[in-house]
Amino acid sequence: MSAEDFLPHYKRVYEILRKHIKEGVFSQGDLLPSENELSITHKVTRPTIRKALERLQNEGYIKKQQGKGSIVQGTPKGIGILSLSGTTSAVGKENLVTKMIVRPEVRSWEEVFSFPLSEKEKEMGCVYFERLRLVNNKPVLFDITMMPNFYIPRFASRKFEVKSLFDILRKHYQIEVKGGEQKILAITADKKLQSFFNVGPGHPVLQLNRKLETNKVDFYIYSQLFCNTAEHALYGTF
Amino acid sequence: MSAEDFLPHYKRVYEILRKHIKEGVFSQGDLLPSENELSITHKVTRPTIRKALERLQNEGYIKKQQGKGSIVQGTPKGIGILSLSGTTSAVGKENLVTKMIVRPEVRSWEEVFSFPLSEKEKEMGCVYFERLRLVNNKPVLFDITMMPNFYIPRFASRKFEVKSLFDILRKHYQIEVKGGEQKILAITADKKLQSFFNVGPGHPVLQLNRKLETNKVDFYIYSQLFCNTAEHALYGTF
DNA sequence: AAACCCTACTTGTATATACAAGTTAATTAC
DNA sequence: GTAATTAACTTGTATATACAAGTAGGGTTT
Repeated sequence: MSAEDFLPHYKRVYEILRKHIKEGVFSQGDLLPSENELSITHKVTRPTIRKALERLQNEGYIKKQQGKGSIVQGTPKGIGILSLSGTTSAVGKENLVTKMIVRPEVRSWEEVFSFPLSEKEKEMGCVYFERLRLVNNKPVLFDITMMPNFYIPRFASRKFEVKSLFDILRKHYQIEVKGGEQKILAITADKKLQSFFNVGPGHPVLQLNRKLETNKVDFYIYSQLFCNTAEHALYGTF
Repeated sequence: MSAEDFLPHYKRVYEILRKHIKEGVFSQGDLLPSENELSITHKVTRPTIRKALERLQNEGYIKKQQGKGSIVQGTPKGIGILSLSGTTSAVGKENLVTKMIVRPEVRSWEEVFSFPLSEKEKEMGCVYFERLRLVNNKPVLFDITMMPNFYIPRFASRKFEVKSLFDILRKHYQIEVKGGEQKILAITADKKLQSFFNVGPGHPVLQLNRKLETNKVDFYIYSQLFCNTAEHALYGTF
């Protein structure tokens, strides 16, 4: 008996449709089955279907048009997720490599990129790690991540260079990013960044300090990113 | 007879509650009246109230807690809105001055910061303007905005140095930002930016190319911002 | 072939009702 | 005074039903 069997009906339908869109059962531009059809298929009432569709719409999977239907938009990037885009095209996954500079380890909290910590967070302990991303073997992005050592048993033993942090959190811990805040600056590379990015002094580097809010109470993800955007801009949706 | 009289019930209730929160009738940490109380007050049913509250929750005005109530979070920054934050505190409005470099004028579309334009957008014509923002009399942010010359009659005659572009769009044209995408880079100041920000060559400058989606079909706001973040980071939520 | 009309579909809005699950405050027992 | 229990509140989930408003497609008329 899977976890889905314990979900409220509207969440179960939402997850099924979301999965279908992610897996390409429905493609961008397609119309989902109508609310009446879904109601019959999933053996729930139309208001329950509408609640599921509303979630999909809010997250960017579909757009609803009165009188026409629910139009599939494809899989949205996901709120808060950043990617690298070239000056003309996006970077394919196959050209992106992740190196762990510091593997995930449990530490006590340090200063979190000038965001305040609550008492609850301070009590939880912290998972800390550093990553360097390379495009075509060229380092372009360095980031430090801290998040509470809570809700995420055995996180440090997972291998996730090839997987998105967010995918792992969602799949294994049912943790999803719901929003966040960020501070963005342009700085010049200090010695550490100069060595990471192989650039000279005075080279401009993008810095983002971010605090991501999730669906779990008191579980915020703090990260600080540095990006050499000479060849690839940082791209995000919101 | 105000426009609110022609809104669906749930939107009317949503607008009233949102206004109450913005105006401080409810403060951060307060509980809103219960769903049953609101149902009686506004003479609609509880599902209609719940639909209004769900919108407020989605936009960050409230957080709902089962068994407890709807907790006011205050007025969220608004999706897509950026502000300047000092290294230690946010910039008060009184220290921020806006200068129009180019007043809003109707032009034909130019290239919009490497975002593609649809045929519909091309047909609409474009409103274009440039602004420079100063903090404590120091220029820190320069931005170029283009949006369709549609839905916004007599926009160019409005004075909005002291008002937020988004506030004007919302109040006078019922246009709201719903989300968007952005490309972020760190560059060095070219001659134009050097003169705007009074900085030397090689000074790092933040650049953001943004495309904001609104509630109006085919109405996207394109903007390109340059920011000297030496003293003030750019701050946003999402 | 094009325009118009009508029907059947779609989503949008709303009411009514019921029960589940969480929180808080009042009451009772010790 | 404290702890436990209970009642009354809250939001969460769901069904059922009805009508409004928008879109698409087929048929008819010109």
